[in-house]
Amino acid sequence: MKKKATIKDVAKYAGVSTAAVSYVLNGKESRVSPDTVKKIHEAIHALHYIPNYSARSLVKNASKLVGVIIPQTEDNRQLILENPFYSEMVSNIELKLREHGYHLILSGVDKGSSYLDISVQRNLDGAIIMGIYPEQFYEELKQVKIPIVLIDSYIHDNAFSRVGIDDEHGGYLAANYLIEKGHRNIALVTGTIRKDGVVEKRFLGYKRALREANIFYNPDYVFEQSVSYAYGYEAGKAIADRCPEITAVFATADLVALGVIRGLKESGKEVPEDISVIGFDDIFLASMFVPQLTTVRQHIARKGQMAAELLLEIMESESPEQVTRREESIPLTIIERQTVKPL
Amino acid sequence: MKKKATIKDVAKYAGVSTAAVSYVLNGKESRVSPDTVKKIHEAIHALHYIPNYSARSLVKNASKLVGVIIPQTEDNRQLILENPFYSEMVSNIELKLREHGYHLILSGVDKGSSYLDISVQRNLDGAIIMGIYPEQFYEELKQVKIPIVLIDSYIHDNAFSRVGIDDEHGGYLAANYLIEKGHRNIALVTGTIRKDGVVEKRFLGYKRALREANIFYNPDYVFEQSVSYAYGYEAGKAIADRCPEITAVFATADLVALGVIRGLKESGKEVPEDISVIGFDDIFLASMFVPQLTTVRQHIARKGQMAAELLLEIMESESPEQVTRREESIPLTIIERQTVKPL
DNA sequence: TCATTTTTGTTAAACGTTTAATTGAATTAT
DNA sequence: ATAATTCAATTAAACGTTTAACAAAAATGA
Repeated sequence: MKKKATIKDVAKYAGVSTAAVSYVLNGKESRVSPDTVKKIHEAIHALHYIPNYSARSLVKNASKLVGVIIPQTEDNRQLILENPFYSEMVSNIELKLREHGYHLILSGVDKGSSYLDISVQRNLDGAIIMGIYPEQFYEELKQVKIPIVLIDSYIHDNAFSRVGIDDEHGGYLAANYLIEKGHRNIALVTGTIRKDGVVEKRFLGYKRALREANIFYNPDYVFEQSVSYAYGYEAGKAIADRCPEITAVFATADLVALGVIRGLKESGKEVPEDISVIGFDDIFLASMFVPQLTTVRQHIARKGQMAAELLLEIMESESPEQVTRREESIPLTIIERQTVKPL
Repeated sequence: MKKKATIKDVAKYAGVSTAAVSYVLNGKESRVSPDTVKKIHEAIHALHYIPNYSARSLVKNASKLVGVIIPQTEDNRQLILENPFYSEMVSNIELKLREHGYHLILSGVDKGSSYLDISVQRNLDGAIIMGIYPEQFYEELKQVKIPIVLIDSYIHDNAFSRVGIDDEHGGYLAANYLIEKGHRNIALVTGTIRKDGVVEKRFLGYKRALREANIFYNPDYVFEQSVSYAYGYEAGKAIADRCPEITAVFATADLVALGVIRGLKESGKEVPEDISVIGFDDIFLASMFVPQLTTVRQHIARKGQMAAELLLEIMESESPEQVTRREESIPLTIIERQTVKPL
């Protein structure tokens, strides 16, 4: 079995030193005469030479590898890409990174092993971290000193760049929309409310909208557990069965909203006839669904692209340690569709 | 800024040679006295030492890295995870691989750069390839001599293991189901029919079902372009607008089926009242949708898991070159829901 | 007791790159 | 004609591991 060609093979074939080969490989062709450059290119081609990134990574201390981290729920069993929201972001991130010669390591993160491991093991050049994690996680993250872009978190730390949206505003928008349509008993269905997480902010926005409308905030109306279709379904049934006075629900993710609608329906409540629902995200499902989901749109693809761009910018700057952390915010709009009925 | 601890630091701290450290790191503790093992563990812990996989990869010629390759459509712009079918498989693959200490590089594959590149550059231990590619792609693939599992392709080659389903049977099942319900003018909406691809087989099954029922196969009834919601939508409109005699459509992917339904609806045809639709895959959307999609179910999660397991088995066997290629097939069932109406 | 085997440890080469330092030749300047 | 500079190429160390080969000490067997 033929072994893979190494830089030495190329050097020998071309009749030059490995250094020469390395120079042309790294675009420092000025170090080498045009003649030799040509010979080397021929050799590379003839031997089907492809550089070994592990070796390169060792000496350059740069791997051209980026980690993309997606949270997993408590039980550690939720599929990392269950929510199409993540799929869309990851797809866009992968595309952009690939265009710039980076590869992407996709990983969920489980409670046991720290994120640190993968980052150090693989000598990542950077990472994009989605969602929110225990505080200690970020402490570790800081230790590794690589460019990091946080998506959807409110961890303010000079060590991290962030891209996100104004979630408080989004929560406000959603709740306020329902209120304007005449609803007053508005449930909130959401994932666990964690400090510095998007859900917390949306929750705050929801409460502000209520307050401004002089609606008493009722803690019994918040259903807080996990961002999943299954939980939405559960909550939907609970609402239909136990809270007949509720006329509208705000789900902090479309995926959850769809579950809610299903749960409601199964307990005999039609949307929007009997009860209104508004979601958040505007995943592409939202418009496919029947009834089409009214929701707060964020530009998901753009979010992924921006995260990738931001990371690239830092990674490729001269001294990544010193580039000022940036924070990008994507605009938000209410998309009126079919799941909210004026009261 | 503190540098990362290396094995040398650990060795020095523990007062032993790097070899000793390496032995305990690699589970060869029998090479080392219990006393020293303890000292080394303490040193590792004290210094927060984490091994560098690039270096390890270099000498062991094994990277603990697996490539997961997803096809991109012609235009090279389709999101690799647009189809939740892929998301679900990838999620399951990632989980299983992570449990076994592997990391996953997720990549679309564009026309320009060959798959070979990433595989050699990164010294992948194995790869899972989804879907179907130009013939030359597989030739390259064979050159790299790493364990490969093909998902959803009919490339018969001793170099590859495969997991898939009986797509011809699936196509037959779907078409036959419609026929049994009394339909005779049945459209097929599908991605490009490529040799050795799943779509080709499903198409064959579709034709067999027609033949057995003595229905004339009409090429005008096959709408063949791409596996996307957008194309389904397009085809749905075309069918409604230009082929009023069609009473049922078989879409070879749920994602496409949902697009079809939407297109139909927008051209004034209701499903299933005016026209029936059956899909393929049973993505989780299928049951969430209204009307709930009748479809041919394959166990997607299981498919991902099996691919991962198969790959692990080969990668971890003594001599991967010699392990007999295996082919796994996942069973298929029709899931009757709400989008098919008897005629 | 001494030869043998086992245990525990170390040394150093190897993996495939990059790159600073060096060298010698060719060119330019004086 | 010679000194100074530029150009083109090479050498060799370094990156962080693993592991074969070796060595010394301890345990075992006769």
